[in-house]
Amino acid sequence: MKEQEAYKKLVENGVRPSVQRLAIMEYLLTHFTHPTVEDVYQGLCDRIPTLSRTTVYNTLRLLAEHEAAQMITIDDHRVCYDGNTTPHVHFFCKQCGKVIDLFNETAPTPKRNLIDGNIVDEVQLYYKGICSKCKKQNDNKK
Amino acid sequence: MKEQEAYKKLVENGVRPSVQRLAIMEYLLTHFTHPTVEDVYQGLCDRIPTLSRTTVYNTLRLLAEHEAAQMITIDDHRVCYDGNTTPHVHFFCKQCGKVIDLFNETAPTPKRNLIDGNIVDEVQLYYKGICSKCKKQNDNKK
DNA sequence: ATGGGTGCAAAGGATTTGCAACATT
DNA sequence: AATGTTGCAAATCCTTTGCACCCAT
Repeated sequence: MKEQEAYKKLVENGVRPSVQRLAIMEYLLTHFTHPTVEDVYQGLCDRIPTLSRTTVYNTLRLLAEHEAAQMITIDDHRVCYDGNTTPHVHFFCKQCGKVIDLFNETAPTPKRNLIDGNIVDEVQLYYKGICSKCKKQNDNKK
Repeated sequence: MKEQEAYKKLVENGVRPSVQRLAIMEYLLTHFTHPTVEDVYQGLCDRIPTLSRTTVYNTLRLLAEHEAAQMITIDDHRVCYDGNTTPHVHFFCKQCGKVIDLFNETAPTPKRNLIDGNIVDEVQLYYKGICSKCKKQNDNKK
């Protein structure tokens, strides 16, 4: 059932299916726990004893690149800081790694500070893509 | 000028000013480059030769906790993954570290995929706070 | 003198890299 | 055979921790 779905999701997104990739994709489709690399590795290393962490790293990144999975960067390791505490949107360039402020975009305010019983006291809206500088550079190379 | 502002921002947010904290706050108020811990350290270690990375770590975290700075987790290190690629909002519990899906919240779609010349192809909306479970536990302890 | 702040050094973890082995077509 | 994929081991890098010192109140 979920195997079928995993297979479909890989192929549809242009990722060649392999035993490891299928297992990892299926793991994501059966665990809605927002697993880390380590979580996925631990969850699968019984079933695939030869599985390596490297493969899990590579595969998850590959899946994210092919939009077969979402990469969530909510964790507060490897962070950067912004002295501007007024709410604004941040843009991350996937090519050069720079973070750019978008002041003209409106960061949404949650309608209430209690959502499904969870207290919300902070909001971060991230847009990601290619920044104008990198875009120009890429265009020039063609 | 910016020294005054840094001082004010510290005091107003309940952070005792010290030489290091003032310098770090001022650095944030004069560099809109979304610096990492290392960036801040490198930017200041000439001016304050005894400055240690530990202090920069501690201070930036402190500033973020006191809302004198924003912590940006847009960087793609230490990530987790989500097999569900339909757009939805993620909630991060600052206490237990769990990530929870909020399907009833609408993640904003940027009005256009070109903003200030930057190509936007991905959106992440993060709410942060205390989840309902932790909230209950905290209430019971009182 | 006491509590808060700082800084060093070490430890701890996570991620990346290079390369060799393997599988698949 | 050629290309793509996997996995090991090492290296690297970032962050945290424990402790001692220092400063200011």
